[in-house]
Formats: sequence, structure tokens, C-alpha cells
Amino acid sequence: MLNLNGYFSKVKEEIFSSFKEKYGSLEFDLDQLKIEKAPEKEDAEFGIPCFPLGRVLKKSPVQVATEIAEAFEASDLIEKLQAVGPYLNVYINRQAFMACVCASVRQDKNRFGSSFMGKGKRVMVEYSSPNTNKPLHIGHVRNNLVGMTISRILEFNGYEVIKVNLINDRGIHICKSMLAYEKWGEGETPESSGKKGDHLVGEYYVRFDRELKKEKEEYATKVGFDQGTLDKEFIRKKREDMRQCSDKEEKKKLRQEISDLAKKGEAFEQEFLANSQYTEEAQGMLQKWEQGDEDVRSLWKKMNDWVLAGFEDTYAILGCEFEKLYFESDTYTLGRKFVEEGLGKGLFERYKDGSIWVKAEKLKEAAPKSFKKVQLNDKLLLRKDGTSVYMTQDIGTAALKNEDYTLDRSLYVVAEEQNLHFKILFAVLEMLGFPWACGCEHVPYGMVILPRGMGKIKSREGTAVDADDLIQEMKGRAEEKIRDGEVRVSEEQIEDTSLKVALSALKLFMLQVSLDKTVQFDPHEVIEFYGDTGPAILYSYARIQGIFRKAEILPDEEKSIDVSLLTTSEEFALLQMVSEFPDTVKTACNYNPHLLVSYLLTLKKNFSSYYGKEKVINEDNQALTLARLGLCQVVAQTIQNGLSLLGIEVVDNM
RNA sequence: ACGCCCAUAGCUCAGUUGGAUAGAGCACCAGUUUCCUAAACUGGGGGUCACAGGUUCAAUUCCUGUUGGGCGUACCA
Repeated sequence: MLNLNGYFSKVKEEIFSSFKEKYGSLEFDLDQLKIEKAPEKEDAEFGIPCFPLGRVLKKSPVQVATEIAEAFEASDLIEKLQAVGPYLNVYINRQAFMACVCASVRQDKNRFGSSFMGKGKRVMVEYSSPNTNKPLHIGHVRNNLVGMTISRILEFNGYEVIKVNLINDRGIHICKSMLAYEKWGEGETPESSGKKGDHLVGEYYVRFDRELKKEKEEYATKVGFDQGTLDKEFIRKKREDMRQCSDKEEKKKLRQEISDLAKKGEAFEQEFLANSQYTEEAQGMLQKWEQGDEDVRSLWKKMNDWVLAGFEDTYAILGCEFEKLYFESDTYTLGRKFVEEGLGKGLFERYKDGSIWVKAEKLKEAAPKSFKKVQLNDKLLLRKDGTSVYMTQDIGTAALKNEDYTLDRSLYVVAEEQNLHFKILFAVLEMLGFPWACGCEHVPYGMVILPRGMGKIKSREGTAVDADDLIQEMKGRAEEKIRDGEVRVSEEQIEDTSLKVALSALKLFMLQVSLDKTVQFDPHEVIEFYGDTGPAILYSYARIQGIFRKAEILPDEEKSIDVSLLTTSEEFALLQMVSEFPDTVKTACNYNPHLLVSYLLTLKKNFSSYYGKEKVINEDNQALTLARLGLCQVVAQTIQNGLSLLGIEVVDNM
């Protein structure tokens, strides 16, 4: 039996051999011919546009189509070809095709759709990269899901994937929550309070910000500064006014006004920070941390462990896994050596104050394509006191990654706001002559933002939607829905099923949007369970399982499905859809997980239509029942394979 | 100011290297449960693919410009 891949190549070959004879030898790449699904108004199953052929033969595509159709003789696979304008409609032998699809799925099972594209190649995927001062929010959820899904898709395509997480466990933001805990914590622990570790620490991060604001108000009063005009609401309203203003002059004036206010605000902010007691204390704590002060280090260790334990729970629920964790506290000084080496080789430059920089021109030379139109500034690589910046750390970590593993590719799943940073990083790695530098790749995705007027997602200001809370809220709703009406899920299963349903909704919601789009998330609106959603796909799967439970016998795995009994157009459409799965997986592999989502939604839609129209179990006709049960198995397997790439587990009942 | 990304139905989004009549879901209207799970299905209305040019036999898709939005241009990470 032909497998799917073989089927399509054979179809192409058959079409070609017939016209190759006609035109004699001709230079034409078979891949240029696309076998597309024919539009619905056509009776044919597939269609081939003849424009590329026409170009090569220097004939009109209409003529080419006609000539090929005339020359073609029917075969086992193809019944006939028909020219419709510049298109060649392909009427296939449906049974041969359907048998081939079914056999492919039944043979490959949970590997159906996989490929060997990446065989022998090892790729590292860095994702998540959280700060250890606050719990994960909806923005991190997008990163985690994208990173995890890309990893799974790569693995399915034969790559060896190493998932890593770079934990940002060091820096002033960490010290802020530490300081707040020291001041106001009164020895609270996750155990004593019953709070999840990351949430507990997050509360102190928020607390620091609140106290800092208080201090700022007091300072403003002391120096007689009116903060009222710097109020966010006030500026936001002004901005809204400006947007709506149609008069150009007026608009300009408003813009100037806003910009002045912003400048004024910034100046005051600077002045305040320079005089802020809390800020000074936090800075002091960071210095002590860097000096290895025992007390500070032990507090840091304690709180970080709390947070990491909390993250572990969230990762486990989301289905995120890592082969290795890198900690910034271990890696942040690693890059220094390379920066100094680069300086020695004359790649970088030392400024008078002692700091080390890479010149913009040098970067442009190293990666002319990346910076073609970019107005680039020199980039700091090492501070004058020899301490590291973000870039230093990333150089070191990249080198460490390639010391730990031999990598063909190294991906960074990080939000698009860091596009420039990674362009520079990769150019610097290139300059330093690392042979693996060209394997580095940034996989950017759009941020999750709040609706207009709600500002930015900020944990410390309470505008973030907490990941754990969101999942729990959704799980509660899922359970409610399961218990509503006829309950099919056993009491022991309800907890597990509710969580799976909730996660399917969350994951599909996030992953259905292409990576280049910003996702707007309104915290006041819930993620739905109806329509084009994860639960709707799980529901289709559960319905199929319901059929299997009810069926008296299931198809014999050894025997092939009698596809000659599957005569409805819905049945053909379903198998045609199934046949597209392997290609969908391949295109998804190019950082397009959303294509997999829309594929699964279409498959679900096809199945639901079929389910509504035909009955699978037919008491009077066992042969037909078995054939349809076989079809259902094939569809269920495809749904399961697709969902598993998205990290979604199926349920048998819901 | 400059650079990058985005703009498709009232709303949220698909549309895989340019190809046949631009598709879903939500919302709205009208239907479908003696029949394998109604978290479903069937039908209906709803589009100048932001705008203006250009390239092409063919443009939602590629190029240029304009407008609107997001992000970036830190000795923050």
C-alpha cells in the first residue's frame, strides 16, 4: 500500500509522464507544480494551476491545460484530467486515495504526520526566561506555550530538541522584593501563609512599589512639587483628546504639551530616585549581593527557591519542560572574558572611562543585512567598573550553551520588543568568530497587551492577569459546565477533565494567533469554551470515543478499512482533510503553530458536520458500521496527534 | 526623528512561498434533540482586504508613499 507521500508523488509523476512524452525533454522542476484542493464548485478533487508550465513552454496556460488533459490516459489513481481555463482539474480514483489515507494513519498511529526533516540535527530552544520576583502572568503564558509548541513540532519533525530556561534571578528588581520582605515580611513563609512561593514573593514586589510611591508623594509634598499634572489618567485623557483632535495646529499644541509633561515628570522622577531612601537601600542590597554578603545571599537563596518551586507547579500544569535551567546568577559574569578577548583582537573599543563598546560601524560590517536601514548606536558591552550588562551575560550564556551541547541551531523564544537586542547579540557572536553563531535565531512573537486605556501589563501595579488564577478560574467554569445537565464524567475524573478542558481553551486561544500579531487580552472577558475553541475540539474527540464505547465490535487492526462503503461527500472530505495533516505539520515547523490550530478547527468542523448528518453505528449493516468506525479512528488519531503538538491532552468524556 | 512589526465582516482572528467566487468563530436572525455527547449542526444577513500609486496575464499577498496602532533606538533585564 502506498503511503501518503508516495501517493502524491505518484499522482504528479503520472500526470507528468503523459505530457513529457508529448513535449519531449524539458527542464521543469516537479516541485513547481502545486496540487491544490479544487474549489468547491468543481467536481474534481484536486486542481493544478498551469501558469508555471505555460511560462516554461512559452504557451498560454489554457492551451497547456487542454493539451495535457487530452493526452492523459486514465490510471489506477487518476480517472481523468479536465482543463478548466488555465487549471487542470484532477479527478482521482477516490477509493484508492481514501484507502491510502486510512492505511497511512493506521500504520503510523501517533507518529502520523511526523517527518525526518530534522534527522540528525540538534536544536536548542530557550524559552520562558522568567524573573524570580513575581508570579507568571498572561504574557509569560504566551511565551511558554509558543516555546513548548515549537519544541514539540520540531521534535515531531525529527529534530533532537533541547529545551532550556534562563532564569533571571539577579538584579535590582529581585532586591526590591527582598528588601520589602525584610522590612515588612515578619518572617512569613509559603508554609506559614499557605501561599504559593512565587505569589508570596510577588506580593512583596508589589509592596515595595507601593511604599516607593508613598515615599514619592511625601517627597513631592516636601519639595512642593505638584504631581497632579503627571497623573497617568490625566495624561491618558490628554492623549485621547489629541487623537480625536482634527485641527492640525491644535493637535500639535497638545502633542507638545504632553511631551513637556512627560519631560517634567521624568526630571522629577530622576530627582526623586536620587533622593529616595528605599531606592538607595535596594541598590545597597544589590551591591552586597554582588560582594557575596552572607545574609543577603541567604535571603536571596531562600526567596528564589520559593519562587522557583512556585514556577515548577505552573510549568507542570502548563506542560512546560526543560532539559536544563541556566541561572543568570551563574552566567552573568561569563561574557567578560570574551569581551576582553574581542578588545584584544581590536573588534571592540575601550572608551576613556574604561568601559568597553562595540562600534556601530563594526556591527554593520559584521551583519550588513540585519542593520541595513537601522540607525545604530554604539553598544555597551562592559561597564567601566568591569561589571556585566545584559549583552555581556548573553554572550557568555550563548558560549556556555555551545560548550554544554553541540548545536546545529539555537533558538531564542523572546518577545519582539527585543528584536534589536538579538540582532546585535548575534552580530557580536559573529564578530567573535564563534562557528556556531550562524545557528542562532531569535523567534519573536507579539506581546500580550491590555485593551486601549488600560495601560500596560504590570505585575507590580496589579494590571497583570495571573497565570495560576486564570487557569483556576477557567477550571472552575469547566467543572461547572461538566456538571451541568447529564454528567458523563466520573467523580474521580472530574478534577482532571476540568483542568484538561480549561487548558485546551487557554492554549488554543493563545496559539491560534500568528506569532507576529499582538494579542489583546481583556481581563474582564473570559476565554470562551464555545465555537472555535479547544474544548470544541476535545468535544469532537470525546464524541468519537463515545461511539467506540457504544459499538459492539471495533475494526480489526489487521484488516484494512473497506473504503468502498464510505461513499458520502462528508466522508471523502474528512479523509482529504486528514491527508493534509503532514503538510500542515511541516509548515507549522517554520514557527507557524497557528496553522496547526486552524487546521484542527477545520477538521473538527468537518467531523461535526459528518456526525450531525450520518450515523456511524448502523445495526442493520455491520460492514458499513465497521468502515465508519475505521474512519472515526483515523480522524480521532489525527486530532490527537495535532492536539498533542499543541500540548493539549484529549479526554474520553466531557 | 529614525527603524522594525501590524491593519481582512460590528468584534476576535485564519488565509502556508502571487492564482479559480476572500474563510471561520463570536454577536444578530431563522431552524435542528423519541436518533452514537446540542461545548454540536443547518440556513441567512454582514467585505472598497486601511488609503493612494506601481510591478504582473493575475495582488489581500510583492514594491513605494500616506494614515492609524504596537514596539524599539538604556551603563534596565
